Order: sequence, then C-alpha cells, then structure tokens
Amino acid sequence: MEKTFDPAAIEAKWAREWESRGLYRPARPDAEPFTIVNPPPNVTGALHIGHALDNTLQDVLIRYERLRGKDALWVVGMDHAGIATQMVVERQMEERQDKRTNYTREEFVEKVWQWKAESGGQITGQLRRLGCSMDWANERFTMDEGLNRAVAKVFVELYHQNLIYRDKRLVNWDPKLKTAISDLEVETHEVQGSFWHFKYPLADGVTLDDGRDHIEVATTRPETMLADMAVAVHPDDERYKSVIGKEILQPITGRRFKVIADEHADPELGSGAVKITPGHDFNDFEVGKRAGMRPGEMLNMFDGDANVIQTSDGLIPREYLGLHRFRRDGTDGARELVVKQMKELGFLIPHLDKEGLEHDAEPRTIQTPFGDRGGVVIEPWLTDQWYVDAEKLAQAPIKAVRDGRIAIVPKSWEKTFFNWMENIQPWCISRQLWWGHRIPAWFDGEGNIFVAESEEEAQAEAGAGVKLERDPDVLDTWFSSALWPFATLGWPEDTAMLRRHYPNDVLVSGFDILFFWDARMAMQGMHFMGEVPWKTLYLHGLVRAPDGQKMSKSKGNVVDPLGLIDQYGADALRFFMAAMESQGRDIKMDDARLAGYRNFATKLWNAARFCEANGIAASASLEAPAASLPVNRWIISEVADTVAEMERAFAAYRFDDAANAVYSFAWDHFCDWYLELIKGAIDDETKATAGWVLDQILVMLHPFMPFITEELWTGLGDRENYPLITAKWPAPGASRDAEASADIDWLIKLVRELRGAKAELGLPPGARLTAHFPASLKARTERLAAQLDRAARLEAIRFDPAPADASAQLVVEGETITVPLEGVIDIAAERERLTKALAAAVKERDSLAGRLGNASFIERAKPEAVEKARADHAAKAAEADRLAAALARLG
RNA sequence: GGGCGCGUAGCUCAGUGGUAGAGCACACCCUUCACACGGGUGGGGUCGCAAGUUCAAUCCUUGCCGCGCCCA
Repeated sequence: MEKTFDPAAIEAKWAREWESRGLYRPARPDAEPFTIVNPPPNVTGALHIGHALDNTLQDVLIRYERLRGKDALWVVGMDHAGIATQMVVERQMEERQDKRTNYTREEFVEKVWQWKAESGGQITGQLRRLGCSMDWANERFTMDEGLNRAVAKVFVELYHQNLIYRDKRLVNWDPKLKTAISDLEVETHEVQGSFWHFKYPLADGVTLDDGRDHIEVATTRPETMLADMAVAVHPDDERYKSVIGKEILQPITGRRFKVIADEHADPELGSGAVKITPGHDFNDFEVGKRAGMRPGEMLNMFDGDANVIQTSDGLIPREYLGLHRFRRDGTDGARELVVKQMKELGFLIPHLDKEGLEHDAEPRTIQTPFGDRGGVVIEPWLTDQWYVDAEKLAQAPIKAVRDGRIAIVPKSWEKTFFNWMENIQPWCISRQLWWGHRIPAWFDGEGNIFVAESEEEAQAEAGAGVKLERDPDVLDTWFSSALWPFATLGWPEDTAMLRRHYPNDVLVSGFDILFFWDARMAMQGMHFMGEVPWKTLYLHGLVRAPDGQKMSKSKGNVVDPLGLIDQYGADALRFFMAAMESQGRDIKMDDARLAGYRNFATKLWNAARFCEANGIAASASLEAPAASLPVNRWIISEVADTVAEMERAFAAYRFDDAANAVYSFAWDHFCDWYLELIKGAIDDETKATAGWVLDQILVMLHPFMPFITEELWTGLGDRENYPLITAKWPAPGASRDAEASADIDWLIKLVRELRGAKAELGLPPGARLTAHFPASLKARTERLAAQLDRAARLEAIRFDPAPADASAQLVVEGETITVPLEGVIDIAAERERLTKALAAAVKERDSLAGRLGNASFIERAKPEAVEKARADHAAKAAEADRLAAALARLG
C-alpha cells in the first residue's frame, strides 16, 4: 500500500465495479423497502455544488439503509427542462445564423432530441463520480414513454374533475422567451426607475369641487396609458366624489373613459387617483373586473414581443405602432414617446427636487418583476392559458403536514409551507414552447374543447368528421416532475414496484424548490395515489461561497465540485458536505476543512496500513470478538457507543452528528489511543479485536466515504464476494464494559498527565521514567502493564514510597503518583506547574462550594443536580488537597 | 409591511437551564519502528447588547442592534 492515499486511483474503478455488478440495487425481495426519488436534474445541467450537497445527503441515507439490510431504491432520472433546453438549442442555432422558426415544430423537436442524445445529461456521469448509488439501470426521463402517459392521464383526469381549466386572464408573460410563466418563475428585483405625474383632463367641462379641470394620476409605466380604461378613486374620497361616473378624455388616444370608485385607490398615496389599465396590470385587472369589464373587452396594446399594436378601438396613434414598450438597445420606445407627447401637450406635471429643480419624473425604487430564465421584465398580458386549481389540490397536503403524515425536517419550514399553500394561486401550466409535453386538448372551429389522452379519443368525442386542431402549447416542466414519486414507479399501471415503494420514505431537496417541486409532488401524489408521496421531507440549505455570498455565474464565484473532487477526492467532498449539514443551515465553502477531511482519509489509510503490517486482518464475525484485555474490551465498548450515536443521529437526520461520531471514533479513539496502546503487544486476541474494530469503522464510514472504505475493505480481506457496499451495519452485541472503560479512562488521564508534566518541565517526550504508585493501584497497573510500558513510557512501576524531593507529582483521579526526577527536574518549573493545576482545581471546588452553600439551590434545584454538584465538589476538593500536598512536599 | 433564520475561540461551525466544544489557524516540542495530509503539549471566548423569568441563563421571554433569506 502506498503511504499516501490517492483517491483518483480508486474512485472510477469502484464506481464502475459497483454499478456493473448491480450492487446499487441488489435483489432483496424480502427486505423492508427504503425509497428515495432523486430530484431530477435538468438535461441541460452540469453538476454544481448544490447537487453535490443534495446528492451526497441522499447517498448517505441510501447507503446507510442498504447496509442495514433494507431494499434500498434510489430512483434517478432527468428533467426535460422545457424552457432551458429549448433555449440551449435555439442559442446553438443562432450561432449558425439559424433559428427555430426555420423549421417545422416536428423538425425542431427532433433536433432537441438529437441534442439530448449527443450532449445532454452530462450530469449523470458527474453524479457517478460523486459515488451516487442510484438505480442507474432504470434511469427515467420526464419525457419518456411512461412519464408521457402519466402526464396525459393526469391532465385529462384533472380536467374532467374541473381541477384543470382554461381561462382568459392576465399572465406573467416573458417577452423574450415569448411564453407565459408561473408566479414562481417570476423574480422581483428592485430597480431604479421613474415616477411620472400627469394631468388627466375631465371631459365635457366637468370640474372637481376645487375647480380643477383634471385629475392628477401618477405611474411608473406611462406607456400603458395607451390602453387605459378608467381612472379609479376611493369611494369615500371627498375630493373626487362629485366626478365619479364622469368621463376622462385621454389626451394622446382621445379615448373617453369613466372615473370609477374602487377601494384599490388609496387616498393617502399621491393624488389618491390611479389610472386603470386592466389589460396590463394585475391590480388594474381586478379593478376592471369589479367595474364590470369582462376580460375579453379589456384593451390589449402589446404583441408577444411587448411591441405596441393597435387596440381594438383603433385609438392608438399610428406613430406608436411597432414601438417596443420602453427604451431598448438605445432606441426610445412607447414609454419615452408618451412622456414626450404628454409634456408637449402640457399634461406632464414636473417633479421638483430638493434644490427646486424641475424634472420630468420623480426618481423611485421600483419592485420590478423579471423572468427567472429570460431575465427581462415580465409583461402582464391577457391571454388564454391553462390553469390548475391549486387551491383545491393543496388541501390534502396541508392536512398531511398538519397531522404529521408528512414530517418536514427541519420543522421550522412548516410555517413557510403552510403560508404558501394556504395562499396559493391558480397555477398557470401552459407554455408557448415546442419542447415538452404537448397539451392533450383539441379545439373544433366553434370554441369547443376536447381533452383526451389521444387524438383518436378526442376525435371520437367530437364526432367523426369534425375538424380538430390540437392546442399548440406544452406543459410546465414541473407539471411532469410533480408526478416523479409515483410515475417513475410505474403509475398509471398498478405495478409491484409502485405498491412496494410508494409512499417514498424521504425526499431530500433544497428549500429553494419547496414550492416549485416538493409542494406540487405532494399535491399530485395525494390526489392520484391518495397517500403522501414521502413520510419525511428533508430540506437543506444553499452552499455559499467562502465569503458567504450566494454563488452565481455572474459573480464568477462558483465552485466546481468536480475540481474539488480532483483536488481532494470525492470522499473528502462528500464528508465535508455531510459534516457541515446541520439541519438546513446554509453551508459556506471552506477549503481548509475539505483538506482536513482529505487528511482524515489519509489517516485512515495509514491506520489500515499499520494493521496490515501487523497481521491484523478482516474479521469474520458481525459480533465483537471475545476479549479479555482491558484495551480490547474498552475499544469494543467504544464501537458500541459510536454505533448507537450514529443511529441516533441518522434517526434525527443529523448528518453532522453522524459524520462527527465516526470521525472522532476513528481518529481519536482508534488511531490516537487504541493503536498506540496495542503497539508492541499485539497478540491474537488483539489482532482479532483490531481487525473487527477496523471493519466496523469501514462500515460506519462507508455511507460518507464509500470509495476509500470499499478499497480498504476488499484490500484487507479476501471478500470479493462480500463487498462493503452490501455488507452489514455493525451489530456489536456488546454493551459498555464499565471496568475496562474505567481502566482505560484512567490510563489516558495518566498518560496525559505524564506528557503534560514532561512538556512543562522541559523533559524530552521520549524520556523513560520510573513511577511510584499507591498500593491501591496495584491490580490496575498489572492489568495495564503493557500499555504503561509502551504508551506511558514507564521504565519501572513501583509501589514503595517515593523519595520526597526532586519528584514530579501527578494527581490522577484523586491519587498521587510520584515520578522521581533527580538531577533533571527543575523545581521551580514543577512548582509552577502544580500551582497552576492547584489554582484550577481550587477555582472549580470553590465555585461548586458556593453553589452548595446556597440554601435555595439545595431546596429548589433538581436532586440530581445537587447530587452531581456534591460529587464534583468532593472530587475537586480531593484533587486540590493532593495538589496542595504535592506542592508542600516540594518545599 | 408579514414570515423565517442567523450573530458562540482569529476563521468555519456544533452545543447545553447547572464549571463552554470541534476542525482549521496560532505557539512550543517531536525526523518515536502506520501516517509531517503526522504525533504531543498549550494559548485563546464578558457565547451581539439590555432587561426579565429562575436557586442558576450562552441556552427560556421581551426589547434593541447588526446580517441574511422568503413572501406581499
């Protein structure tokens, strides 16, 4: 074995071996199932650091449960990512001066499939590098045959249950991608913009009570005045009461419309009057509806690119037609022209700044909606789209979380979940794209809709001879991924897989997709399966840059997980992710820590080398070997404790605790103490014990560091047919051995005292000394003779009284051990050492005495607390006495 | 405006109603027969601030300050 562990040399080998031997999903028909579905990564995606975290956590759970003997299934697949994928392919076409619309829909979609076959799905190879033990043999795709069927069936059923419907209303329109998107795909950012104030003249000579012949309105989007249909004032606003029902004459379009009363107008804000553009603003749309306008009558002034088109009343002046909504690429748009004309016409009310200077507009920070993919400002646009009645579907998941059938971990997310689910809006699911699941709805020429799983069925419904045209739109990608927990298991067929693995056990996802994906899975799962999709929903945080900033391509601070794997090894990266994962908190990247876990892998590697060189080999039994020596009995106890601690941590989804438990056991207990204590005295019992303990470390560490542990497991024993990945989780069959633990705990304290004394007295660490023990320790020192020789470096153990002077005195568990140091001891240094130790003991003793002297403590504190304080006080007092005596003896 | 979370050693983070922990970093020692990606010893924290509850508060409550995220 090499001195330094080289991850690259073994990772690819094991990933290949495990997968090709079918070890990621061994046949375990009689075992209890354990199921996780993986959040399907985008077919366009590459592995980023968030995937590394998300998938590490899932793999840790899957490997743990597989070791525990369960039939562990980790469903893997990819997401067709409608918008993202279409964008990728279109961008490539652009580079060749080509474009989507040069092709038929079928030709284009064929090209996307080609792209997918050639360069899509790189991420699957990258997940394998991370060691993800997914069920690769049954990889799925949101547009494979099974999912297609499931999507069609879900759509048709929800439609017939009136849970999917078609509606004309305002949608979030992305004018760059030219598709509708859902509320969730809109990101609001603050933008520095302008707030313009205008006069809207009252028609027919009407005036306000104060004599003015106009109403003042203000807007951040003046271009929409081309489609204004009302001015709203608050019904109780005395300033405007007299003009409610009177008309405005819009200066640019010459359109006449009414002053209406609506509570949306806030008398406290600005003039208290607002212009109403129901076709281009969500609030105005509602005001318009309340005023009796039907969506079909609302004026629309934009095409899909957000360029101005003529409204149905033909009143937009010719010079506006074709202009973009606002300035773009250095060219003024409708907004700029509206402001210019209103100003020329004398209807612009200038803004006065602090210095009294006039400006066209007041500067203002505006909450502006952007499309999360296209990155341009969203335009509220009046179109026909398909909607899911999310409010109805949300009820069952709300109840399931409420009554605990779904446990959200960490629990603090429940509130967020409820808040969103209880205020959920209709979900717009149609997208004006070519790549995706085409909506299974057909139209005849007369406004009738036929929704069916196939064209034949739709035709049958419509009647022979009726000419049908299929809805050109596709479904939101999340509509299909919402079916993941059951559609990947065979639904709508009633398969054995489905019965066995639904509900899934746990879903692990970042909180950023709680609404996008998790909540929607819960809705669809409960609706179609009648049961929760998973029993536990574990939400983790984001991986942040070392400075705590969010990683983003535009900031250039993204960390490539594959680079980290190259540098530190996949095991170290995985261990880092798990050890840093404490219940959903964000994780800051920290290379030093990663390096630390690489060092840990090397440490383990070298411990195994040591074992190998000393004839310590693989164990044959799951149970701990019989042992008589204290060191062996002690380390077996420690294994049992560690197993228990890990199981507790796993049950609570404390990845950090589980990782730290095996880390500290392997390094602190096994390497630093056990191996040191057995050196030079490795008999058969010790060989058996050490081999067994090392095996237990490999098993316990395997979920976190699968590669190195598997390599060592097969390297240490002849067990090609019993690979670690499918080995058995520890069952030591031993409990804490109190006597052995007391012995070794004492020994460790003694050794630490000796080392400390040597360091402080300036003695070489390797110096061999004689120690005088009290006779009461005779039996213990005999049991530990080998270790006292080796680890404590004691040359001789004596029970006669030590010479009174020139000695170091160590107080261990209340007993004084004297180490004569004639000729070498620096009395002053020893005095200083003892004085320091005494001061510490006295401080603690007195603090405890103070507490015990407090009558109300004795009366009111829990009896255990009082008891413990008494015991601690006695121990500290004894220690202080011993140290004081030792100091006195020095003179 | 509403909600959630955070503020603990120089850094990254655990943690507990009863004397504060880890990793890294730091100082000193060690070329000890697995490992310098190592071993040993040690220094370092008024647990953001203030008040309250309690025999006892870093931990519970309230307020404040600072930071972050989500929603409107």
